[in-house]
Amino acid sequence: MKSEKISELTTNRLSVYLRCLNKLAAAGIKTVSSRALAEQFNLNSAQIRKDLAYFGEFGTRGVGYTVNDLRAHITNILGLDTERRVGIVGAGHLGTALANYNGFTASNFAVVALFDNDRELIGRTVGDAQIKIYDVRHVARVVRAERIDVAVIAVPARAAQRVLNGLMSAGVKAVLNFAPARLNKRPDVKLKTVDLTISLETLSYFLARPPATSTTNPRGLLSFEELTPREDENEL
Amino acid sequence: MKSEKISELTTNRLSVYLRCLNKLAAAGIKTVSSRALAEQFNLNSAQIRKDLAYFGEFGTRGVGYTVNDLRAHITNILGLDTERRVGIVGAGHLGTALANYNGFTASNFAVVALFDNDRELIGRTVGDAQIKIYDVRHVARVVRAERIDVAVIAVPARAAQRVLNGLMSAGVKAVLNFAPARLNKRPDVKLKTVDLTISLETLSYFLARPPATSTTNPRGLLSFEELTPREDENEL
DNA sequence: CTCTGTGAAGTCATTCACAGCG
DNA sequence: CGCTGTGAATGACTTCACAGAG
Repeated sequence: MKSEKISELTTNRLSVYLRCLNKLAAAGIKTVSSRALAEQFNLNSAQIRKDLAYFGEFGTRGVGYTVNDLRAHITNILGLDTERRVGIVGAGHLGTALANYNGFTASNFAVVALFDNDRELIGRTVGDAQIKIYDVRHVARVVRAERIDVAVIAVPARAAQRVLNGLMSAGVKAVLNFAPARLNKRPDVKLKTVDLTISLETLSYFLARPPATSTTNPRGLLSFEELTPREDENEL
Repeated sequence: MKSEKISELTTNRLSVYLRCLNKLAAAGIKTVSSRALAEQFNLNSAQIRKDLAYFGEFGTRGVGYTVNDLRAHITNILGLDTERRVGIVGAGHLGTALANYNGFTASNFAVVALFDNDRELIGRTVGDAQIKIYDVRHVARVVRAERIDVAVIAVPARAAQRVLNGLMSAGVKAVLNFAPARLNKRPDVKLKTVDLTISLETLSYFLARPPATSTTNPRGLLSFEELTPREDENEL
């Protein structure tokens, strides 16, 4: 184990590894080698070993890794053994959809508040969990009262910087931004932006300039591959 | 201009450049150098020039780029001058939120259909645009009838591979996947996955292991930076 | 002189390949 | 033996730095 700084690519992969290990555990598998893991989930075994080695020596030479131990280690590395409390700013279509999203729970996140500036929405609740919508002007107070760790920005691009500033002032250190905007942040704050515009436009690029079509199947008929996706090893 | 293959990082940035140019155009600016563009939007000027050079020589030495010309070129490169027709599979919270999302229109995308397997939902319509929800079993037919180019997967992870297979059989070549799953695809299909689980868990990692705290502001008080975000150059 | 377009240098990430532990 | 953990090799992406166009 070394004490270099860890690339976000590595932490992203740790999240993937954890998902894979959860599937293995659910299937009753007790032990796995980096090679087996790599083959089953289309990963690179050297990379798995390298990623893990940043944090410790979790394997047994000649054997591999104990599934449950490794799960526990990665869960701990990613901080998923502590519950995170989430506030969502923007109670529009996207914000409320996220408030109802179950994926949060699996990773030990709990959505505890929404915020909006629309008088009509403030005071209402969202979803079965009855999550309350607060006035966005009261972020600081609610962040404190509800002990919010993580914020989600689901407002129009033009309001995103203002909202981020408010969240940073309130002491929020981790923010997931869905607004298609490049935001300025303090260096002690972690900001991840999910930019749908960029994703869509990149897809469009691909449609406009399809890569050199393989000569083996010029008509675009269904390939073998499509008909036989490798089992449900894909259902992570 | 060379004919190498273009990295997705480059196409992502082209989308960003286009957004920046749109702002400049809206502000009435006619001409811009790579340096001016870089400084204004926190980019690297050499990278801008390199990215553009893959596709042609759009600038004038000693002057820079004509904003409107460059906009037109990038719009063309990204294929945004052709309308793309989008089908969304999964008419749950996320699917309907996306159907109502305005960001599509700006990039010349039109959502023309939703799909679900829930009897209760099939036949209903969503949003002001009255987009119809079809039976997911009829994807192939509807893709043909509605000339759908791009699909969005907004179903639970366990159903995502099945849905992708159906879409590929139906001839869809570009797919945006929101299910937290690693999917197998044919090489002639472009798949972009937006994995919220990975994003959240990476944020959690950051909270669990905050990077070496700068000694200048140990108490985490507000920094100058936070109080003075650089104008609305951020509102892309 | 300014700014583009681009080889060359530099940085960062992935993959190889093997010493050495169990 | 088989497999981990890891230096060394390769590859990918970014930034530098400058020749040459305007």
